[in-house]
Amino acid sequence: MTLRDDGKETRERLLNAACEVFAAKGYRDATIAAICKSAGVNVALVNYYFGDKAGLYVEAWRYAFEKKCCGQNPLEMNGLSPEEQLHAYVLSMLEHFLDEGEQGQFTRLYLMELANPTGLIQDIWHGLIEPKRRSLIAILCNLMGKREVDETVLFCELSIINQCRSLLTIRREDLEYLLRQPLSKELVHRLAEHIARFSLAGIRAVSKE
Amino acid sequence: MTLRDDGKETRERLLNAACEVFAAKGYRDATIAAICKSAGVNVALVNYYFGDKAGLYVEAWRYAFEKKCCGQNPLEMNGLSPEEQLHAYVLSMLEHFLDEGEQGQFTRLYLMELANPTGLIQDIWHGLIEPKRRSLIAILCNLMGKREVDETVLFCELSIINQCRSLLTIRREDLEYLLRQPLSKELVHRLAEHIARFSLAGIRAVSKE
Amino acid sequence: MTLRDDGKETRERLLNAACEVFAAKGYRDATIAAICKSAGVNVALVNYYFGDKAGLYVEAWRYAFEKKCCGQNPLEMNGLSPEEQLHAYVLSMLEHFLDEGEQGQFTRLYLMELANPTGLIQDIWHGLIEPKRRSLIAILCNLMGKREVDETVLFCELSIINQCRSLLTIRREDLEYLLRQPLSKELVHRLAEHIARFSLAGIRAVSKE
Amino acid sequence: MTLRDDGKETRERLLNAACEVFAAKGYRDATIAAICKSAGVNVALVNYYFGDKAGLYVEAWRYAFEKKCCGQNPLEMNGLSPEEQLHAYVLSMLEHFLDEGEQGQFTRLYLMELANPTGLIQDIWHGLIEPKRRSLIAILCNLMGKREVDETVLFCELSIINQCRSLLTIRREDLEYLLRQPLSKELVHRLAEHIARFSLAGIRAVSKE
DNA sequence: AATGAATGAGCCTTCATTCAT
DNA sequence: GATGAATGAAGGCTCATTCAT
Repeated sequence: MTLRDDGKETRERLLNAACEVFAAKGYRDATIAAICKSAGVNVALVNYYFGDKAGLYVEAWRYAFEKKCCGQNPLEMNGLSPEEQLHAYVLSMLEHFLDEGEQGQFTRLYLMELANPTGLIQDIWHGLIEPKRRSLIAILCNLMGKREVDETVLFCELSIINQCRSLLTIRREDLEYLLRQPLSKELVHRLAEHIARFSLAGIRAVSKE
Repeated sequence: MTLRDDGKETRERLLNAACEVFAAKGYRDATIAAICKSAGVNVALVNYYFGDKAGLYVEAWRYAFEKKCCGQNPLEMNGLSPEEQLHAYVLSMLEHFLDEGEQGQFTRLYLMELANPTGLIQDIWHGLIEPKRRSLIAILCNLMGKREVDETVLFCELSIINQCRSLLTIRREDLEYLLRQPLSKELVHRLAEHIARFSLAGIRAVSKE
Repeated sequence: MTLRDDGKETRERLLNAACEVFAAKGYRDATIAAICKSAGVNVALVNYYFGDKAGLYVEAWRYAFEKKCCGQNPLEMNGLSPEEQLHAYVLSMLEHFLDEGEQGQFTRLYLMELANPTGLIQDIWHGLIEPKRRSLIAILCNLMGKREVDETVLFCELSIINQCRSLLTIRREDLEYLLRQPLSKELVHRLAEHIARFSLAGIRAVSKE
Repeated sequence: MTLRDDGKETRERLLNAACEVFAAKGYRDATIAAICKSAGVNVALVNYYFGDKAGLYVEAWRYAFEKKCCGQNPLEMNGLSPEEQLHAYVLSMLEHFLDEGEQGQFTRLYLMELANPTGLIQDIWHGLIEPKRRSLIAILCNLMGKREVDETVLFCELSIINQCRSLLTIRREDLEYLLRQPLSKELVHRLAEHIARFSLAGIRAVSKE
């Protein structure tokens, strides 16, 4: 039972287990014991490698972020029309939804933090959110013909990310109940298309005036 | 020293305290001790009246639902145009946002469950959601000229309630950060108006086809 | 094994056990588990009755102070000459030394705090120390013919209490080694007399000038 | 990357760090991890070189004793009168008080053991105390005109070292509170002078009889 | 009906120690 | 000789739950 590798692997096993458990239960409900059991290591190793639970959480986040999120292609949008860009943006947000594997782990971690902010990952959070925000706002300004970001632009941004965010936050079964059909890749694509069209019209409506 | 009424009053004090504490902290973070202290009763009474914490939660929900939610006037919409109805609907959803009094207590309870579903109150939940849903769907069918509820209608429903729901779920400070201004009654009204106009255009766009 | 008395007794058992263990091991080395085992109660009762370890410590102090220290006759000095008062003062300080029973428990608690100040009992501490101090300083002023407390008086105070304090702090075996004889009631009395005479001469020497 | 000298140097680094940390925190509060970190070596080396924490403590003591204490000039007293010798003795004991440098390290180690005897260093302790004792007792016999060491001499010895010892053990802030002024080199000198005069008178008083 | 007392299980953290290389 | 990795055994605290009255 006693493994003595070079530690890199153990550390990573711990990080992986942490991502898994934190993503499944949230920060508070995840226990160090569960994480370590899942990783097959002694609880004291959390202190050894990360100091404490909070440290492990932060590192797990960074790990998940870098390994399971950043790698994603950063939304190739060159040459697309603003309308197409909006559509691509929405689609990319929703796509993680069905992902149950490695890829989706970060998403679940992210959503857990969204629902119950721990305040532990402010830095990573901003580093992650802001760029995405900026790109959406740019698209919006483009569509609305604005040079300055005013309240209307921010309202539209809210309308769009909220349509997406809620889909991510809602429990799968509840969503299926609301839509009266099982979740599928196709459904997600149709939803993305809907949101894009719906929002495009909305944007145009509120920007003329 | 010991109060001996028929227990109805004690039970109710407990329920009230439970609503309060659950609404403020959520299921997990609320402790039986805190609730009972707030109610001024003994911890053992939870077991006596409700079996356990989960039982208390369910009953508190039911209690809050019946006492602090149902009573609300069911949105007088007679004589309004469908467009006006949509606007009224959105506004009524957002208005709870700033409500800090008795009225808002149920809302906060509701939002807590939204953020961290316990899975304990499925029945009540549906009983609560369905009527509101139906009225929104009716408005949408009206606006879209549909007799049957198809996917498009449901998508629009989602778009609308999600725009509202996220506003309710998001942390106040995060919202203020996103909108670059402090939250105020006026801002909420402007937001409601925005969502109504934005959505109206969206609805029309996706329904023609 | 489950006792259900009215709680007063349990609480007191806990306090007694706490005095004992804290006195024997000091705050840090005393464990809640040991205290509770000695009291024959569950560890969670510490939280129930006193909040936490620190709370238990404070209460144990207060308890020991009131029950095992205050009761002592407050040094009847009426009618004694200043010289006799000094002697009585010293004797009363040293007398606790050999006391291994209830009486001495507080002394040991006191000395533990002296050696490793926890900072938890500032209030009790001052309430306890200050009166004793004042009475000694009064005697000194009397002996030295001073109306104001100046540095010389304070130095003399130090000289006296330090002669006593060290005797209390030193390990019994070390003291016996230094004095080349076993500790006995008689020895303590001779010591007290020595300190009184020694100090009296000292006081006079430094006050003339 | 790994230094491979004959181990002497590493061992010594460890000892030095141990002195430092033990002196600063006391036996119980000093952690092996802290010591090894300060020494820049691996925790396992404690076991390798010293068996365990207690072993390290003992060796650190011996090391500090030999290296940082014995070396001190053994109090040049030739040509001084007994009274001057007493004064010099007291002064030399108190002077370590403000010493914060290398020299003071052993003193602090010593005081820590004084406050919380571990019982681990009996031998060294005696070897350290005895010579100093003997010199003080010689001075006392001289002053008191005794050829034999009797109880009175030992009592006087106690009176003197206890006046000093307590000053060393007391917390700086407590001392400053008692004396109503901040600690300074001058104050320490005045204190030494006081103790010398005070004690001299005391000695004379108790030896005539 | 109601209470205060008491319990047990779980969680996070710390630390001296030991293993394998 | 030296290291990094790993362990086990506490310790303090919290909390839902239950007991006896």
